[in-house]
Amino acid sequence: MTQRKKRVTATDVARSLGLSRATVGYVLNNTPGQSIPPATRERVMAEAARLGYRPHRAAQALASGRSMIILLVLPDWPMEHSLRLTLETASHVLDEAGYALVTYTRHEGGQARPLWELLNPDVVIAWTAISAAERTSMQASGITKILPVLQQEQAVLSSPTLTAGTHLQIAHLYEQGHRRLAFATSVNERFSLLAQGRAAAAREEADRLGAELLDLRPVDHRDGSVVRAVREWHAQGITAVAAFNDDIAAMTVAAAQRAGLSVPDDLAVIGHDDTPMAGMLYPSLSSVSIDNVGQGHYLANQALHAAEYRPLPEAPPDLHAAIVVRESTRR
Amino acid sequence: MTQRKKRVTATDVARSLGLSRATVGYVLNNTPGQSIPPATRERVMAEAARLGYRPHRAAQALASGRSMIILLVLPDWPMEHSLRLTLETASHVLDEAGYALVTYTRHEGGQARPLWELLNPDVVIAWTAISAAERTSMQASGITKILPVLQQEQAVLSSPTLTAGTHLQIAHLYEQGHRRLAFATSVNERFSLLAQGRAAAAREEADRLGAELLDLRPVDHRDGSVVRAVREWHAQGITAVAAFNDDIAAMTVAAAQRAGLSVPDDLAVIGHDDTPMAGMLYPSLSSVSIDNVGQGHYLANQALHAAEYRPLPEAPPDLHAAIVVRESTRR
DNA sequence: CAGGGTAACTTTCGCGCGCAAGTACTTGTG
DNA sequence: CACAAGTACTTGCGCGCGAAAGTTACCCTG
Repeated sequence: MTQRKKRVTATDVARSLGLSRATVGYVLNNTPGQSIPPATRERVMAEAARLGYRPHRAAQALASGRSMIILLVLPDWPMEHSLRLTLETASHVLDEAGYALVTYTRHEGGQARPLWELLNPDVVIAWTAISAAERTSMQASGITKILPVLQQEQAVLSSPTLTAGTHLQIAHLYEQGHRRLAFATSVNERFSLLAQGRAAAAREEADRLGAELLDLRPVDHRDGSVVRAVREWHAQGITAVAAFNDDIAAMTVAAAQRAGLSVPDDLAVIGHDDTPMAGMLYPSLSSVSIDNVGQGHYLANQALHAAEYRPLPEAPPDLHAAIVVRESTRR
Repeated sequence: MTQRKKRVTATDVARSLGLSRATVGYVLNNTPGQSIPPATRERVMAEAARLGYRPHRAAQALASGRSMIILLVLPDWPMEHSLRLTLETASHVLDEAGYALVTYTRHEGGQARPLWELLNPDVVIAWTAISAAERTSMQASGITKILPVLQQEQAVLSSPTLTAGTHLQIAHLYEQGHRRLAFATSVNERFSLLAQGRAAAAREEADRLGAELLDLRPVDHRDGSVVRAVREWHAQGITAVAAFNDDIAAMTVAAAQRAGLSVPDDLAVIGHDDTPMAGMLYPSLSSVSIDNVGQGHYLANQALHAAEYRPLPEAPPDLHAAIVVRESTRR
């Protein structure tokens, strides 16, 4: 009502105090190398608070050349559950360092202009690899700090972050006595790269343990391919299935039930990501839970390292992927 | 390698062309009221492209006073599936108008500083109501355009956008011949407001139709309350349950199975949101699908209206909530 | 009591851009 | 041929801030 929509600037604070803008700036920024008596310092702080001063981010960004924005590029995967806590953690850590974490999900259709052009982030950090075109676009927008530095999709997809859980799945099924296994992935194209990485990991782990990974295929409920798959697996003597994620696992369990098989007795099934749904079903779904908080910290620290050369934590994140045993694999 | 990390500015383009910066600016911004010959216009465009000129958003924001950022504040609900397409659509529409859509999810812990302070968005648009504290904080950050304008939670929560589907659920169960109904909600505190709104809608619809909504309670699988609920419902002669969302519905179906009941014969269950999971289960889950594209357009147009006084589309969105009938309610 | 040193400031510049207000030159008109 | 009305530009200010470089006034030292 009373207050006009004029924004309070540092100049206002200075004028109201009879000081220069520079002094106010030094106080507000805690600029090192300045000798400002505590009394003045406090007067400035108090007056800034009284007037409700807020630094103008756009002006700061222009003057300092840094936007304090970190852009996280996410793949076009539905991954809300496994990501929620990670993002919360990361954005909290970054926030404390003064950075804003903005997420950007690529879509197949694509934006006319990607978010990095519009936001001028200091750092772009990608969950998976960045295509050459994207990298070029980012560089053209003046972004020099782009993570991960890895160019090859392969390198990223075989990274422990994304495949550790798959190893655990296979190991768990093996421990439960299963020797003839299958791996079920998604028909969703969006997942294809990740699915390949996990399938490879499954094969690797099975080989290592001396189990047989006899089949590996995408399944879907709409075309009946899950039910078919389940029948064939059963016929082949396969007794356990590791799934790409909890959705696929749930689908597989449902298909087994439709085919008159019992889970886990005729077919054991394990999912991945430990979504809330896993515990809700009947039979409840064994799964792999990921250390989302750890991931979040790791992500944030990577970003801070790139943004301002903070030391990167020595140890790569111990991601504590862990098996959650529920009914679908319990003997 | 060759190129320094210097950013190309409009001044560079002007100098390289022997023109003034203003002329270049007029061309690049298509500023009306200027008479610039097509030849010059093209020279400028060509040179800008050649040098790889990108406007510096922070400088633009400072000079124009507008950031071209629209911030969408989301509630702390897991709602990825029902939201994904909405967001894609909205951000696409906004993108074409030159705006960037950034989403911000509030967390219980909360950021030290909310995103609107850091981004200076032109418009903040909230999925649900904004608390007085949030509104104050936004206004202090110099944001004047805040949507929705409604202050009361109630008004928002009883809005058709959020409750239309619930009406459909009850109507569908009624049509299938069910007269004794229950409504199952989530124990998740995050949902409480929305759950209340939907529960009220369920009651209203049941009253309207002359059905009995005999019970209405939060259920959970971890404390055994779903199984208990299912048993009690069956004992009371309740034959159908409308659930707050697909998760709750899936949980209810599983509990019924555990209790030895058959779905839908002993108990029909319908979910809400039509998540991908709904079709995957056994029995597959009837649900309510929402017109996400329509919602996205509506959201975007609301934002554009606030941002630059574009006409608001006359008709409020006809949200095409629709029942998807699957096995869990099929007679 | 000149000189240097320092605390406590202020003046000033530049970030890149939008845009209001010029200016010089051309063309049309009575 | 004078003069208004364009055309095709340019000059220059201001957005709010960070921060380098400058300016006092004061105190201490020898």
